[in-house]
Amino acid sequence: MNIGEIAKRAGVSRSTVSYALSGKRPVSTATAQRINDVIDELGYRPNASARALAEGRTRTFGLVIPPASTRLTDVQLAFVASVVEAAAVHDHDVLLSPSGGDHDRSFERIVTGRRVDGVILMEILLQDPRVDRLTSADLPFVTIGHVEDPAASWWVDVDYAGLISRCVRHLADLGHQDVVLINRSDELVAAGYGPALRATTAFTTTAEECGINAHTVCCADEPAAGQACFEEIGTRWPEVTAAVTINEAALPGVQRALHRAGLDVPRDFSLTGVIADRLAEDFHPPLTAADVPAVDMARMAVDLLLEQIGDESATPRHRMLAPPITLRSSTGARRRA
Amino acid sequence: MNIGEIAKRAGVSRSTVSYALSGKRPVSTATAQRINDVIDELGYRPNASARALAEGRTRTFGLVIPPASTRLTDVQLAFVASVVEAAAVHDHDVLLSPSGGDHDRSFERIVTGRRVDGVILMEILLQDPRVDRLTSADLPFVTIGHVEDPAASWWVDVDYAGLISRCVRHLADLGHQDVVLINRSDELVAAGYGPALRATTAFTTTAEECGINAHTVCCADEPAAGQACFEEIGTRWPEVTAAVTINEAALPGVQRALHRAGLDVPRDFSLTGVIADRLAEDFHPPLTAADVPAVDMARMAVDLLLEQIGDESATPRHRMLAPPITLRSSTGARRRA
DNA sequence: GAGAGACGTCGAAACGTTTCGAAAATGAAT
DNA sequence: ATTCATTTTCGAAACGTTTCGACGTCTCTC
Repeated sequence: MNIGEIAKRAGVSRSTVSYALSGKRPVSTATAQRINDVIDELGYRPNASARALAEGRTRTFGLVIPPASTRLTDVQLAFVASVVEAAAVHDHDVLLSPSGGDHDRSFERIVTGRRVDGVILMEILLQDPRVDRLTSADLPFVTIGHVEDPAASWWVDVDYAGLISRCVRHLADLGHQDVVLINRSDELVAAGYGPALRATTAFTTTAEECGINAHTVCCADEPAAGQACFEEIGTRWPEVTAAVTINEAALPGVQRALHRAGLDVPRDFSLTGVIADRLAEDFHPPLTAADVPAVDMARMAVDLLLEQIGDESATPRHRMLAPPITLRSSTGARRRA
Repeated sequence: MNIGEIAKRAGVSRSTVSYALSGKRPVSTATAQRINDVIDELGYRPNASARALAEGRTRTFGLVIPPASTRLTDVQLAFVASVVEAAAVHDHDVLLSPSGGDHDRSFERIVTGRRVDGVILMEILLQDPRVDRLTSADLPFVTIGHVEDPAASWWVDVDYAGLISRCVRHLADLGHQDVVLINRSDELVAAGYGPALRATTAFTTTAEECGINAHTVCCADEPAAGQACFEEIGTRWPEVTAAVTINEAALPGVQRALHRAGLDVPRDFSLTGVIADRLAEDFHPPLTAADVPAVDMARMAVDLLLEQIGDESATPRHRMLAPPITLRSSTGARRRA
């Protein structure tokens, strides 16, 4: 059941079969027909490993996801699914590698064994060892989020700063005077997670520009933390009437805390931020939020990766996405004293 | 940077390097040392494609997930992550293939190109074309959930019937007289999705045994549907005081509907079912539920797959898991009229 | 000191493709 | 009929491993 078998039965050489299959050189219609008949009859498909060896490419991407221990958020999940789909459009497969900051086995196996043609890195830090590893291994990669020197590498990112800024202005326009940012975890911020840092900066700067008071709080990626966090906000800064968040995972807890405090959204309290659209829509009430365009990001990441693989000497390109803020019903004019 | 280069620098033949690496034949400690030094110096790692070609195995599993269009539930997501992790323990990688019932390109590419050593199939139907495809392709596979003839194939499953049965008894013990099963979608039931069918049967049978009234309703895998569904229950069977569900995705909507109807859980209404533990714990109040052991299932699936790959003529084995029901605070004695 | 048994190493073949250069077949033009 | 250009096909090399049989080279034993 290999190409030689097909060649024998069709009475041609192996190379002719190969050309008939790939179309890289013309083959007479008569022979092509004969070859195709045999192939259909035997259900032949070229062996992927042999092809990869000969071609020097695997038609496979590596997708580095956060380690299994950390629960994936809705955005992340949607992104993974979208990457697989986008890759499939180009007849590529996706190899998953859960990896934290240091090089674990799975990551090394993918990078070093020439198992993939390129890598998509999720959740990168401003200084990320995996980026260095990929660079030194000379393996094409695209990051989701950018590293310190934006011009030096290929990436797709969401303009967190711009979005958070617009969220703050939106709240200021509604008359809110005291707002809080519910950020992601302490650890991520400490590790230099870009979106968390940019969100913080944009948040405080914009609040200052608007002349309103800004507080910031970090919160682990889980509902329980969201609840604790929001309760803490209530006691520390009771004057706060609106929150902006980039921490999806904490939302159920925030909602619970709001409910427990007897606060109605948006009457007593406004809530907005950067949230996966499905989550924002399923919230009660639906959240006014910047919908993270996971599908678009995945498609762009795949496109950039293919471009880079096609021409390794190409100068790095990147895409910064600024999704619109969708007005739903979680923000309203300030009412609370 | 291939094995020949290492051999040359270490002054040995390629085969010796190979043996030093694999340990399949003894190599003198002196040469082994020399070879390892060269390898460390050059950072050499064998090319995965070449190795796969020579060995006839790829050290990769295929994981067939529901298509990207369908939103993955928490259980499914946890399972995917756990499979990747379990595979990594055995130095294997995981190739993702989103696939519906028919053979799409991605699935075919994986099956037929000998890209993987074996496949794990999620969300299978009682009669699933993909199972037939894998069987005819003679590729080892393990299904999550079983097909019509349980003895004929390798699988890992959760004893939905037993669990649902225990949920019903639990509710009956608490005095509930009228209960409802919130099943998964119509389409899945119609397509012959095992868990949904077994849950239905077990639910009605057990209710009968306990002498209580049972109703069943199908619900799409999304919060909005859950809400609509629960509202319908309220109008059609107002006497119902407890629900059992296997539809995680609908839960947020159910919760919203409960809240809107002014029903307190567990005072006015009891809620239980088969739910991912993280979701059950994050619910408000935490749900009494059978926690789907995603991590264990993933590990078992990988173990079974490896066993099968190791001995292709082995007789099919399977594991039926019956996780304990964790009593949290969403079920209580019947109070409502 | 010759034969046997370990042990360590080597060379060659195999895995199943792709691809390159060249050869053969075809057809048209002289 | 011969040449030339074009189309079609072929054979061989290459990709980077693993693995098998065989070939030294020791050491031990009688």
